[in-house]
Amino acid sequence: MPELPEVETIRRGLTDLIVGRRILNMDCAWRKSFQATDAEISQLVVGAQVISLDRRAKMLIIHLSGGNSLLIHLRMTGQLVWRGDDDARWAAGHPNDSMVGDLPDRTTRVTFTLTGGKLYFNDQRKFGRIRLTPTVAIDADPWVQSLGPEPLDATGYVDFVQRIRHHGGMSIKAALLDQQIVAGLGNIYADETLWLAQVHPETRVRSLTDSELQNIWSAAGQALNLGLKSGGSTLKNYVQADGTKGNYLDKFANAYGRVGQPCHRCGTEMIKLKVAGRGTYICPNCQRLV
DNA sequence: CACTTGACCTGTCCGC
DNA sequence: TGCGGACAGGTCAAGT
Repeated sequence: MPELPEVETIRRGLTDLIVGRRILNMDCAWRKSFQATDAEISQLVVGAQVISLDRRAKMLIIHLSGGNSLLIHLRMTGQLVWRGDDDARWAAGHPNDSMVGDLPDRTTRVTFTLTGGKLYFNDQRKFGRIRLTPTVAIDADPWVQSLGPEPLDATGYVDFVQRIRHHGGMSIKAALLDQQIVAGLGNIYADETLWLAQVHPETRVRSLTDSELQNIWSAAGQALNLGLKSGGSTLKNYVQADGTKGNYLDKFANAYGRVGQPCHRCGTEMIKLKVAGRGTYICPNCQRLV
């Protein structure tokens, strides 16, 4: 679920909520979710203060005092939700459809107790991971070091072309999902990008001209910006840092999930394919295989 | 080497 | 209603 815009939305929300707070305790209900030893947790995490929050591609980075940082990857179903001690919205007897349910719940894998409240790492499918790494070594971390450029970085295009040209045999959809070629797109935004650029997802990279790649690159930026503007997407699992649900697909999806519905550009009925092993939505009129 | 598939997990939805 | 199978936003290891 969480692609770049969702992670960025969470980062912004969490920044206001937890910067300056101190970690008083950390509890791991599913040990695999947190890749660090008990000693590292008790010595480097507990007692540290939250300095700032950062993001790289789909990764959220929490910088701690003491020179360490938490790298958090939400994968498919991860959530980070802050519940302040004085936040009445979760009070019993006040269910609210626009928010997640009571916390913690059965999907809570890690609980951080901070001054003034708790930060819950929920993850239904247990794919998400949290790592601890020295702040100075983040760029060398295996999660970070081989990432490609981000579409929202205007200077990244040249790097993108260089990288993607090494994979002429790949379908453009597979290439957009490859984080080493371009970082931050997932299945939803890859489909939105190709719809905007009017490119068929099975098009081989080698058959795309430089100007078509340029077009795809800027379409990726547009798609991500649309997502950012609306606070991220929502299927089943996405919630913002304060527990509010996102709304991207309701309002802004042009491709993802729209099988059988009319194309927003030409009115043709949208179809669903399987490309690179993933459910893929296209307009068969606007996006033709050449 | 380049690229695709299966595994990791749990939940939901669909057809029988 | 119950049951099996397919599928779900990401990534890595293993396989072709």
